[in-house]
Amino acid sequence: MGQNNPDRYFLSENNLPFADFLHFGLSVDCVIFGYHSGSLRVLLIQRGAEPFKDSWAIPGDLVYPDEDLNNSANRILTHLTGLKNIYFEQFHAFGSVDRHPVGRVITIGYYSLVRSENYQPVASMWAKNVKWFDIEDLPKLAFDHSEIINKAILNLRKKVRTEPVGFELLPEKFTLLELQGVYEALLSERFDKPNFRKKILSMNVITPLNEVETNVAHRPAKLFNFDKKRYDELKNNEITFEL
Amino acid sequence: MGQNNPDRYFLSENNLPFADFLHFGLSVDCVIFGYHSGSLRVLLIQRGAEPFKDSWAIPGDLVYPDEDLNNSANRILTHLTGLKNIYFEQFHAFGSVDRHPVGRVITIGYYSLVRSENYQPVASMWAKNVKWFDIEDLPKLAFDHSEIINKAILNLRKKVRTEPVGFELLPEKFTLLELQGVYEALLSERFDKPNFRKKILSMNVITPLNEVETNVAHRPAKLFNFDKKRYDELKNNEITFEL
DNA sequence: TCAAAAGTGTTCCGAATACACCCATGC
DNA sequence: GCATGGGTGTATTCGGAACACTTTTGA
Repeated sequence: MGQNNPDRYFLSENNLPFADFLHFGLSVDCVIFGYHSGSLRVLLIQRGAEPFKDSWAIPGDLVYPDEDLNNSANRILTHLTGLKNIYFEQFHAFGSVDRHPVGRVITIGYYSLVRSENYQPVASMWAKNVKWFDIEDLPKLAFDHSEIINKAILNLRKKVRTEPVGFELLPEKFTLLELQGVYEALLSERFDKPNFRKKILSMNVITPLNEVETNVAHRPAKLFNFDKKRYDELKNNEITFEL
Repeated sequence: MGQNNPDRYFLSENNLPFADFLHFGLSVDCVIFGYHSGSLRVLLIQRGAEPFKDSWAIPGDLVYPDEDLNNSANRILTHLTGLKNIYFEQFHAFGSVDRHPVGRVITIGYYSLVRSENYQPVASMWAKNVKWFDIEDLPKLAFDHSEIINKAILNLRKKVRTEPVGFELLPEKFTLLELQGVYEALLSERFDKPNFRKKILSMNVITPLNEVETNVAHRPAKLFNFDKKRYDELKNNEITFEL
């Protein structure tokens, strides 16, 4: 790098030396979705430092110089939740000139789906507070984070219609009505129970277990799990997952 | 900015001053799609400078410090094609540590759809050569541009099933069989002519004109155009465009 | 025995499919 | 007239929507 005049490495027609373009900050922000009793939630942190001190924000961090974007997202998620193998996906880059008060910082937006029962998010040195918020009832957010969440929700809603990501929000073993609840929350749409059941089962990607719910004041529901192997087989045969 | 120790503006737990993170380059790359007689094409440039001199690449440029991402994409497209109001859309950020030989450069990928009859792309100072390539027959590409194109194609294929973007690849006035050709090329799938016709017309977003083809050695086809206003109305009533 | 949710079956309707067929033009 | 693609109609099949009904548990 440096001043060896490598301008026009790109299309650029002004003759700035290459190093003069290395003025951008880069961060990754993660919209973490969870599901709890009928509604979709987002995990937010309360910032412990300026700018936007005390504001609620989605968790994120600057990308390290030797770190790929996905690694960065994974690091943030693991750090915050302590969980490994979380489902996450990049969905959009946000780069408005004035989106960050301190300098030109581009952020790469990821969304992530977690089984929210699995852990308790905890506050730490960089966040005074960590809390789940219903997506229908979000506080005012730092930076352009409202925009980021809105875009994440739109992307997730599209995703969920073509790929079986709903399972990521449930425990390993779940009932069909729980699954229906997840889809209803994701799509803000009600489904007919018998029809939802038939449709899901006809896709052949969830398998019944020899187990049922316990301690419920009604007929206990059979438990199922998602058969990822089977799904991958079907996908290769060009079968789609539409809801 | 500078050395006023504004670390932990983000989650970062190492105590680097903020300015030390401003080490990233940022570029925008545009995958420009066109359609010609049954096949989908991509517009590539042949690089006139190192690195990857003489290699084929997708057009792109470094983002200016005071320029939003979409503006940057628009600038590149207008510059290259001379056309205004081109359809384009951001689809993915590429940021592997080693994707650029000169430094850490993140690129934001856009794809764009153009009516390829409208203009002749021309070579210029930054590109020795500009040429359309069939997507089934691409040359070896600079940087990670093959990966970028592949991802663009996947994204476009998803998009085209839920939003009426196929029209962007055709002239204002088109025949139904031309439209069918576009969709067949986009989805690499054959459609039944009468059924395609019925389905498209039942969506009420294309309107017949009082014009027909001329100088064809068969019954001349009626011309249609896309009714964007009508589409927006329908979209607000939550009607989807599925093919 | 009653409430509550699990789970099944059946009917109806509309949309997608598969095809057969006719029409207009240039040569 | 005939080749070529434009354009229409219909019978069949399949999947989704609506909804009535039975089953199993705890209290």
